[in-house]
Amino acid sequence: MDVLMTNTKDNILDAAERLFAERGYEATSMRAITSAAGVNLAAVNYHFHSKERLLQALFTRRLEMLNRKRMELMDAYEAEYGKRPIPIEKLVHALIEPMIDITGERPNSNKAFSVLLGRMYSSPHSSLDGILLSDIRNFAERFETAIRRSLPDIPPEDLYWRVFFALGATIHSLASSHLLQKISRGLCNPDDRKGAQEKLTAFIVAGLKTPTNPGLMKKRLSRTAKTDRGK
Amino acid sequence: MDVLMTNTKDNILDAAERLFAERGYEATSMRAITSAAGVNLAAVNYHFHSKERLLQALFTRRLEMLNRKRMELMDAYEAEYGKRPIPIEKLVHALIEPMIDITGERPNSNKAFSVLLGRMYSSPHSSLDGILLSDIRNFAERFETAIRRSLPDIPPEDLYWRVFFALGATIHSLASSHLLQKISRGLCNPDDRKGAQEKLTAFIVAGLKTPTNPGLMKKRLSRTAKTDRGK
DNA sequence: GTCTATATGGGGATAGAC
DNA sequence: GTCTATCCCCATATAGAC
Repeated sequence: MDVLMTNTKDNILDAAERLFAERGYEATSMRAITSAAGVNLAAVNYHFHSKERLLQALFTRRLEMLNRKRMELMDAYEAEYGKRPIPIEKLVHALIEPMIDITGERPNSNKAFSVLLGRMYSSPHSSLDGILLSDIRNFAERFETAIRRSLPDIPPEDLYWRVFFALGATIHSLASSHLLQKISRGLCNPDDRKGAQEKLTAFIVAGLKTPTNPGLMKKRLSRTAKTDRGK
Repeated sequence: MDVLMTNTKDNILDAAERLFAERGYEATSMRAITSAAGVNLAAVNYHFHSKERLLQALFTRRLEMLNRKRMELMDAYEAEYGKRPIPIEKLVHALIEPMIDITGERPNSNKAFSVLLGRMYSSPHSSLDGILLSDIRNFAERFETAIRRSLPDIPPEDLYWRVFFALGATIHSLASSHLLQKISRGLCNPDDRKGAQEKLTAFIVAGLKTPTNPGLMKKRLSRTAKTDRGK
């Protein structure tokens, strides 16, 4: 905790972030991390006590950045729109843009964490559930209030599901876009972050806005459901 | 390969499927698998040669079922609509329903594989990429042709991206719905498969259908983009 | 704070009896 | 086909010198 503290800790965090994203948590050894970070094997246990707490420290670091960026965007939008509903496009931007653009001190470390985030969301028994939930709680409540005001005709339960689907599409596009490139035979370029984000935003906005069908929707649901939303 | 063959192999596959889904591949030991399956430790290497090939065998088994179900649905829809475009709802159904409803010989084994599938899609360096891609290739080409005919105004690249987002939302809802239950404080019930599938379908259909904005879409894209879709 | 050396345990895989 | 016993390696974590 010195003011001129050596950056051993950060070196370890950066290396671990990259390797966990590439190989997964279990498949990455402490030796691989310390070797990549250029530090001694024992340094990890000295600074972080254990491998698991290294992972937690790593996530806490990024999730605080993520949360802060989201909050800043919400601040700006609420200042801009006051008591009027914030457009869905803006809300979606506050939700997903910070996930896509997590920039770190080191170049390209953001991509590593994006992939890692996708990995970790798919790991039910991880010790990170608590961290994922608690670090996001503040934003989640604020976002919930805002989106309910912007989409008053969508029932709250459906809103939760839809935001959940939106996050799934986002995480998947962060974590597995290499598959898209293969399956599209190169037509889609995952490295075009901005283009992908625009397409993703359009997809999500449409999904969030679509009117709900109150009753059974088994038969021919779309052709006739052209009732325009209020607002 | 006897006709009255012992079900040791299937016991191992079922146990491995469940444990891989719960704990992840790396974190699951051969000893845990054989113990859960009630077979001897050496049986895995005898029947599957290695842990990795056990995983591959497990995926091949399920993906063949998945592919077959998708193909059957496409058969039915193509027979029903002939040369006319198949409605998007139907195409989405053929895409996601088999992923949600992978039923196995044993009860609840389907849920395990759903989670595992979500896990594995997020693992870039997995030895499963080839299996995931090749087993799906036939369906993918057929689906691609069909959706282009049903959504002729969406550029092929955008279609790829949107189907990719749709799969992301689906996989995420399979793999991480436990988080949704927590964050919604019980309002959303992930065990209601049919309800979730309806909401997911509505979300995806809207996202697939939404018109593309050819130029820059930076400023105020939604309020004015009320141009009714063709079709 | 950083290093070397090592304790301690569990992992995948296999040999060889039955 | 199934079992026991074991090989051999690599993992995390720590003790203790510097």
